[in-house]
Amino acid sequence: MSGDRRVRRTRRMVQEALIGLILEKGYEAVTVTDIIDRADVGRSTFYSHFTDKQDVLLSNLDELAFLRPAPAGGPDKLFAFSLPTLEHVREQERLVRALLGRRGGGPVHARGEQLLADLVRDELLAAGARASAALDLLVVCVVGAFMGLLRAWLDGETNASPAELDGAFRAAVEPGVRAVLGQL
Amino acid sequence: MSGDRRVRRTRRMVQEALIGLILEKGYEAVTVTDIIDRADVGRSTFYSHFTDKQDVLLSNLDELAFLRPAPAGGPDKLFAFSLPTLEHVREQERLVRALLGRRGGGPVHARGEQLLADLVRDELLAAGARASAALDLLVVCVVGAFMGLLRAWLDGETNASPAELDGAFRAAVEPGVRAVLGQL
DNA sequence: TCCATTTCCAAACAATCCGTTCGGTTATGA
DNA sequence: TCATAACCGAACGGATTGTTTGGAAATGGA
Repeated sequence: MSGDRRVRRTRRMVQEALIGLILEKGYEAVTVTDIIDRADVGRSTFYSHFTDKQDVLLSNLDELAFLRPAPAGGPDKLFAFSLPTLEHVREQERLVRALLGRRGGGPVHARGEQLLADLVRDELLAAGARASAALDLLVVCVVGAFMGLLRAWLDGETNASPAELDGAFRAAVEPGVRAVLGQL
Repeated sequence: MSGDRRVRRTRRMVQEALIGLILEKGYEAVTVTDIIDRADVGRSTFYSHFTDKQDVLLSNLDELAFLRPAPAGGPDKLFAFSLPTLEHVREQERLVRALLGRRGGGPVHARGEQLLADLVRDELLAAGARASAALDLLVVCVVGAFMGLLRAWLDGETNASPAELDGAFRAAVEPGVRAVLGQL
């Protein structure tokens, strides 16, 4: 294992403390003093590892790697990412809720949208779409619909299962997307 | 006109100062000191009118009343709000960008989504849908798609016209929505 | 086991921002 | 004109931030 054990421990404690605090108070309300207090870490130690509160938040960003599964979808199987993503989210509920929920910070939310947008765009291109301004608008709509669904779920506005959410997502956008793809 | 002229003037100066600052630095980065400095208003005066930075932000919320036009749509004319809303936004670009853009504050963003969700929900109910959990999920998808489109526009990611945005929105979600409505 | 190195800690620090208070000045509308 | 209401400026205590310092403690290699 690379690095000092103390370093790993400190970083993990700080990250976990922030996640817990976000779930309790929301990202904006969390203060650095709160974090180091809960993590039981010295102030100077904190600033020797992170520059910011936001830096801690973004250091968790690797955990969103599940937004990068293999495209692996043919023209007939659209939105292959949807169900696996939703199921993976259910397992990592605590972390993802803190990062992508409404209580979470705007920065990560934007990042998640970007990852998802790239994913959807690649998938539509693989399905035969041509790069164009119209395609970009379509991607924005699809991502918006999915993220809306995801946030509603993370914030407890629905208790539907991943399969049901996947079904709702597909039912809402798949017909329109297929129709648009036919015109390209 | 009701109230003191000084009161109206002060409130207007403060609101306008905040909007300008949001467009420059983003809501989170704006400080109360920034606001009173630009508005040229005394500190105590500020706090005699508003409790918060957020209070100022939310005081502009009436300007989002355009998200409440007459439903007035039959089963054949779905999403009647879309084009009028987009056109109205173009006229109020500066204000709406500050309120609903990515640089804007989360609180107003959530409020805008709520207004839009009520609107879409009413429209779908008027189109013959029955209230259900499935309908709520559909509403979330539609609102997500529209808001995604709107934010992309406000943040300059596209320079499409309101008519084109309306077309992209309809193309993406209308087929799916009509299909779902048929099953209710 | 020993020990040089790295990490951690506690305390204190200036700087910034917040929200409130106070006495005095100025504008308003009757 | 004049009583009232709004404004101003200055100052405050408190909270938060990010940095610095010197010394204690843990770590991993020799």
